[in-house]
Amino acid sequence: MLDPRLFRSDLEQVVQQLQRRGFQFDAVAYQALEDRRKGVQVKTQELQNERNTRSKAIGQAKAKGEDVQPLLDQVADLGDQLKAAEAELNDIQNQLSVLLEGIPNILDATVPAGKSDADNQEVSRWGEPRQFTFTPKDHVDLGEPLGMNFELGAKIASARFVVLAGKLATLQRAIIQLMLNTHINEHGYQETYVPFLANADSLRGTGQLPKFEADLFTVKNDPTFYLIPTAEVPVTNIVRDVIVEAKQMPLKFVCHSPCFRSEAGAYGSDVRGMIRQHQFEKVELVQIVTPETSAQAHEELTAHAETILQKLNLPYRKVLLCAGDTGFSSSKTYDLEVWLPGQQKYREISSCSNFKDFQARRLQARWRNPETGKPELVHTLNGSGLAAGRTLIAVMENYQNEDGSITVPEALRPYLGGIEKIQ
RNA sequence: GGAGAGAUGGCCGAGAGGCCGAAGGCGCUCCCCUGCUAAGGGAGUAUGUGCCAAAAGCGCAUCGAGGGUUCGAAUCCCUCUCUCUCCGCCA
Repeated sequence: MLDPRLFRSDLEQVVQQLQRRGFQFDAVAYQALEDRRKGVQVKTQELQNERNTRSKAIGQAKAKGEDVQPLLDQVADLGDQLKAAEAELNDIQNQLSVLLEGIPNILDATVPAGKSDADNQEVSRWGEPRQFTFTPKDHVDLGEPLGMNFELGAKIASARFVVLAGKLATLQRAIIQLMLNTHINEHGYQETYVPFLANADSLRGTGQLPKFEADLFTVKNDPTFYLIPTAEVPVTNIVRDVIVEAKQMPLKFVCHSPCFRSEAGAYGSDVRGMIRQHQFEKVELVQIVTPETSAQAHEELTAHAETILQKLNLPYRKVLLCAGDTGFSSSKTYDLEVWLPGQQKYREISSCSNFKDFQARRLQARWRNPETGKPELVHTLNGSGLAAGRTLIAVMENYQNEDGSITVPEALRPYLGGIEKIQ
């Protein structure tokens, strides 16, 4: 959520900034609603003040043993007026918050213009795509003989689910272990274990609700639960309604979790294989930082994710998302795209975002600034470090041999009992 | 799942319709005194939000959440959530 005060003080600027995303903000309708809000709120508060004052007078008169009937007569119709004003104000504020919750974050000044992923800006490349002496297979063809079974996934649940058996399942677990250990031991993150179902308040806090409910799986329950689409949701909500002491900052959490996405609107895309599943494993990095350090933290967090790709010796590129491709809650996002020989393409394997105070305002996540002594909104960041399912694919495709076996990357061997090859 | 108890500021805890945004204690911050490892005295110490460019100021809201009764609710009523104790079930 954006700062409502920003809308009041600099509406024109906000409209322009949102336009960079292609988001048309109806400033006229907003202004009309805001004008009503101001009028009704002031009136309501005046009525409340009057009620409080008069009630106090009644109490004092009664204590002195005076006749309070005349005073009671004076406030006879105050209650109804107040009730009506409060109801109207409540209605207006609901409308306003619906409006505000549907508005995306303001983009960072460094985000390039553009409409789609075609306009994203490549920042750097690391590693050289391997030259194969044979035609490389994709992970589906490689995986099926090794225990990757999509029919079973469909039987047990539906399309877009998979069953991994044997060494492939172990390989994915090894990948997760490497990621966790690296981020904990080398990058200073604290490991967390969290609920994989979250309530509506939590989803609202990180920005998935109310706008993106269709992307979530819901659990029939009262109240409704949602399967987490990413560990970002439960982990970032650790600081919801919290005032963090300055000496505890920055908070750095790493969390392995399954992620569940309905992939509504993704029909027909990436239907083959494990690229786009309803359930996948991910290791997520979350940082809660002070505002002036968030840009720096964003670079660092992205580098932490890159470390994993480097340890696995997987070629990748780092891309700065353009205005039109940057997610709703983010002000700036780097994607890491890994080289997939089976597709002859770089594909997203990590997305690292600086949300600045956008999530923090929804979450009321704050820190106490020692300079002012006041609670101020924190900045939140997160990034995949990395998506484990896609990392599995990348390892399989990049490390495949002509006979269909897969060489285990050096960095993973300690987690696989030292074996060098999966076949 | 059943029965009972509870939820008040950073923490403990009083509060039982008006004098309560809330006693007292602890903690913390600042000042004073004292001087030797500890003590004494004083002041301050919630959050959100409206009017305002901002500050100041003046309001409004908040005692788990939501609703109700009342001129007036931390206090009375209803619903829900969470915590604790006991029983049952269970990885």
